[in-house]
Amino acid sequence: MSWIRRRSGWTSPAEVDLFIARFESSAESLSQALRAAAASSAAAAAAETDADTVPFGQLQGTVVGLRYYTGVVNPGEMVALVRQPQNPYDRNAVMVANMDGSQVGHIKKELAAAMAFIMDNNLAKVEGVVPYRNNAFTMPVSLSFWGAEEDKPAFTQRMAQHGFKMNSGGMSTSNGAQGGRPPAKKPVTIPLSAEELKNAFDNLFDGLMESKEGEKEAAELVSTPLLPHQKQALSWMCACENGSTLPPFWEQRGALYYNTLTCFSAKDRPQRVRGGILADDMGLGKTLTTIALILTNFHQGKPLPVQRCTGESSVSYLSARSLPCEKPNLKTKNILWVMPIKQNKKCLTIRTCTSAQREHYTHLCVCVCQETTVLLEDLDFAAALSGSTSSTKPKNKRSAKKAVPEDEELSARATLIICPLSVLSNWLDQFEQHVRADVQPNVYLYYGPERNRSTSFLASQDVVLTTYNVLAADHANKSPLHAVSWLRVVLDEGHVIRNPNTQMAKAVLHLKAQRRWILSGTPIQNSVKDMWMLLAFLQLKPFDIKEWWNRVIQRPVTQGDRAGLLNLQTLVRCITLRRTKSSTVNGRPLVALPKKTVCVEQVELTPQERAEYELARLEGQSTVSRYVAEGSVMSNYADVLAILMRLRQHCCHPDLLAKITSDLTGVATTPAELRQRLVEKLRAVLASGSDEECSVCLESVRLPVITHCAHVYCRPCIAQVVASEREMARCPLCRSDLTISQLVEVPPEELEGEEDGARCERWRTSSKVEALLGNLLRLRSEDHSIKCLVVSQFTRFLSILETPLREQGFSFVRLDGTLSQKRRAQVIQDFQSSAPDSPVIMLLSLKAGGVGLNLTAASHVFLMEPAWNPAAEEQCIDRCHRLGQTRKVFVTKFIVKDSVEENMVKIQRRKQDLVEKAFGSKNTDRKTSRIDDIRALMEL
DNA sequence: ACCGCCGGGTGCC
DNA sequence: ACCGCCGGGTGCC
Repeated sequence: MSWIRRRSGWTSPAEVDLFIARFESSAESLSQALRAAAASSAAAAAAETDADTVPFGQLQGTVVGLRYYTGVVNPGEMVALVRQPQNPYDRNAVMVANMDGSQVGHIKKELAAAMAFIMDNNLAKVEGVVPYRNNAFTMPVSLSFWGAEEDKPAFTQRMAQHGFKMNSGGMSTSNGAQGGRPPAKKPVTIPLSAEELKNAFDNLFDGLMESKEGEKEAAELVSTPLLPHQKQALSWMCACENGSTLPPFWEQRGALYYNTLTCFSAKDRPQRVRGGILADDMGLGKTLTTIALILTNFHQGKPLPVQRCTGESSVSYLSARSLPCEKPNLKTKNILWVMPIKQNKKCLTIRTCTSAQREHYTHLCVCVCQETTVLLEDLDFAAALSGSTSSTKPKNKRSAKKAVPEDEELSARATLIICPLSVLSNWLDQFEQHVRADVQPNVYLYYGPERNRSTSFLASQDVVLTTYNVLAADHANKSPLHAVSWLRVVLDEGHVIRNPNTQMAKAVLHLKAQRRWILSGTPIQNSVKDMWMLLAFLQLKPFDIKEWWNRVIQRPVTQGDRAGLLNLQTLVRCITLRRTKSSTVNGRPLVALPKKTVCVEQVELTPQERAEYELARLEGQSTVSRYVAEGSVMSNYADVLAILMRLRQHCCHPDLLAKITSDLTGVATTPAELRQRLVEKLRAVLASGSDEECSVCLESVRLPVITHCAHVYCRPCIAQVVASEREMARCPLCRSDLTISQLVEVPPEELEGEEDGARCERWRTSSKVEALLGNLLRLRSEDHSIKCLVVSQFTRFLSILETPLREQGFSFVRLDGTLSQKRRAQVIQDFQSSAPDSPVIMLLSLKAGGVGLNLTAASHVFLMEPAWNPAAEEQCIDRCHRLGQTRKVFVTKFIVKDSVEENMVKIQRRKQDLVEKAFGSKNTDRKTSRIDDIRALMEL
């Protein structure tokens, strides 16, 4: 995996491509190769977090061979440096390329010889800026070197061997635009403090509403009236799709387009992405707005032509505004494709139809032509419709010329929506719910083994809906989804693909589309880094290439450069619309959500429970304090988690504790014992809900395995990491040594056996169970119609709760991660139903169902125990406290008094304040604070 | 490239 | 002439 630094033997396919490209002199593949090389080398070099990257110094070099290449460079422009180990004249060759990947020249050979070693061994990352141009044959280039502190001596020595000495002073972290001539004026700026940076970053997505456009009505196909903020979003989205404004930081200068950050200039107009990020808070109706967009903005503000499914002979136009005549009295066949018809856009309509549809168009056109005079002027339109190439009128030159380059663009009809599995059914429901009953856009669910893989079929749909996993799986193996030119691709919950190294991310980037949207309630989760994937998907030039992103935004921002942050803010502002529940439109709140009341209910343990708890606590305390004293907390993290887990389980119910309680503190004497202990740790970690996401693929872990440092991954994912590293594989999360043989998984039969074991036991209650029952019974006596969510991270706790609920005659459903998609949809539908015999309680696993899950039928939420991640709790609450909720929402958090749970709550709060989002802090700080957390938890 | 370098032509002044 | 000097050819890696 490329984020783990390679020290030797580094080869990438891109190098081979570069070689081929060079000698076939294919500009297209060169530029592709450069992209690949830039992306992969940047990824490799960025393996160390940017906080660890320090400037090594600067050097003035020479670019030679300019006259052999076409790449043009402006004064101050940034250039890319790419190794060319296959160059037949010099294995040390270093190519210089400008922003669109055109080769500019080579680094002069003496310097290249020094740089080749540095670059091949990843001792440093090199960046170039051309300060000025002197002649047609060579030009100067100012090279800056960056790398890990510990590599600096080796780097300096190596350069010195070749007779190069660094200028250490005054490395500009931002672009070279202002640093024109060699003695660049060094602007005196105070770097942002970590605190300022964190604040600025947290607020990055705030206030992006401002005065974005007006409002736009949805097409008539949309049956649900849009709220004002949704009309604004629709208006903004249509403007984004139809407009052709330049991307941020580009300006027109004469005949050229100039990028003010990189100083690159291009002859061709850089396309601003036709799309953006809709980052509205959860519950503001991103799905509805997107459906409205699909139906409303097929092309240039015309609605999507949609098949009517009525058998009536009367034809009502789906949008009268888009038609030249209001309501022609037509008698046609019962199925009719209605296309927006407008003189100057007629080509568009023709190109969008299949041959079967063309029949209908022809039919329509003939009817229209017979009955109205308006369209009679459109003879070439009519001719085109009927498939005739000749025309009674000479072809309009402009439209004829236009039709050719737009040909491919016009062939696109379908919108591809990619979402997490958990919201798939929501999309289908919403299409059903928000589209007029008498029309039926073709929405195809591309999912399951029977999915139709025909490209032409998919391309002819109005909407194709699929999941990230299906897309990634297909991508590996001639994907039909990648063969279609989509009109529009929508990534729902787009933040799930923040790691560009994943298969999902790669699959998403390879989709072909004219318009691209990201929907996300939380567009950035942790760091600026996450932004890149979004920009790459949106193809926001030039930041879709990682090198430019890293140089111009990411590194400057992480190193506290104010200009960098400002640029990032501008960038985000240009492509994002975000409103929160507390935003206002014209002074009024967007949506009036009912009040939410959160209260903590303290639970007292019975004397017997308390005695058992104290026993476990003292035992755990002695173990952990030993680790603290030894300084071995982190390497024994799994043990620590397991100890905490046992305490947390004590707080909920004694039967949650694993029955096999081999001494965690003892020393394993046999491999079998060691294995057994790791199995327990894995089970504990999985059950804790603390880290069920695999950090490699970012999906919920499948085939979970645990490393001895207690990090959980999918087995195939971590196997890939190990395989790609051959020697010295390291845990991607904590960089501990890692081998395949140390990975441990839960034997499947044990999972089964455990369930059975739990069920066989005679049921007993616990203080927490009683606390919950008390609340549920009280509520039922007050109001029969109240529905409740009962949330726990421990699915076994949910199982335990089933017994008393059944005894008390509550009708309930259960939603956890084990449900199939079909079953899950059924459960949600049952629970949401207002039928008198519908379930009143849902037992909900905290990690079941991602965001977007709609459980507004419930108005009371019981959180059975605190979670490590308060955001997970919030998300859970938001499943019922969201648009569509009519009752006041009450949230009850059960916390056992004088227990690890109380300590967890304290740490939760502190985490939220400090650790979670503080980036730019050193690893050691984070580690220290984690150890501090553990001490606090164990009351040490 | 208004350079540097190479190598062939040339050779008192 | 095993040099110096001249001037044309030439020029990325």
